Amino acid sequence: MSMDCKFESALEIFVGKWKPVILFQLFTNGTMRFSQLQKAIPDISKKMLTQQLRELEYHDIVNRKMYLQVPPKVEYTLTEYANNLEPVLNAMWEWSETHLKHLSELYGEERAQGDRT
Amino acid sequence: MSMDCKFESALEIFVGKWKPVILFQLFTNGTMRFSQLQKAIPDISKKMLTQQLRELEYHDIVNRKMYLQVPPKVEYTLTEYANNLEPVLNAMWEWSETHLKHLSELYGEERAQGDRT
DNA sequence: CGGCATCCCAAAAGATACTG
DNA sequence: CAGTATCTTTTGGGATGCCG
Repeated sequence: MSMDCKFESALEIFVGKWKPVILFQLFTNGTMRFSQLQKAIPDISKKMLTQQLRELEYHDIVNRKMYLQVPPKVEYTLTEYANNLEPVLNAMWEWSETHLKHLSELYGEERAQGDRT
Repeated sequence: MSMDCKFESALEIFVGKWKPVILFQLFTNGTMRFSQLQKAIPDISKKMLTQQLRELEYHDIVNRKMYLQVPPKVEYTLTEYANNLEPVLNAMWEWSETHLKHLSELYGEERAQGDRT
């Protein structure tokens, strides 16, 4: 097993289109309900959100707490193990800020905000 | 455009199955030829490697230098702008180390090295 | 050597409808 | 509210062959 493979398989746990965004939300807001996450991430479908949360849960990154009541209520929190991911998420956040400025410089400030076309 | 969307679109530039691994290689080794990258990342196909490199090039993360000679020689390097990604890659690397230890603790040291089954 | 073009299959993900 | 189930579409990515 090569070094890259280990690196890659460790990344699989949280990279992808949605996981960083979900994790970022949970890091920022702490405990969140399913519907809260949906609102916070409008472009994700219910199916995807469920699926991604299940995978994160499987890998001991998020905790799922279900209240047996009507209507149902499910809360998601980060596990203690997820704290190890905080530096990555922070670095990603910094990068996204930097990248946005980069785009502004390339295409002009006003475009970067309105984002037409 | 929501905050998440900006975050997400910034991530799109380098997350995915292969980009972090490619970037990690370039950060570690500096300038690399196409065939060097192929050797370093055995599981990637020529097609994928080309494709991922083109996308990284498009986003000003890697630089492609082509020598007009026979046989051809193409060298890839990171751009200056790519330095902004270094903290992310480092954090990812740290995480992968941490995660590997985590697995060792769960399943035992010897298994984590030999990795049978 | 470092690609690109084409074909093809499998996996991912969207849409919609239904449920405890 | 927080999901499943099903179906369909889109995408990812492997295999092969050709080319400058």
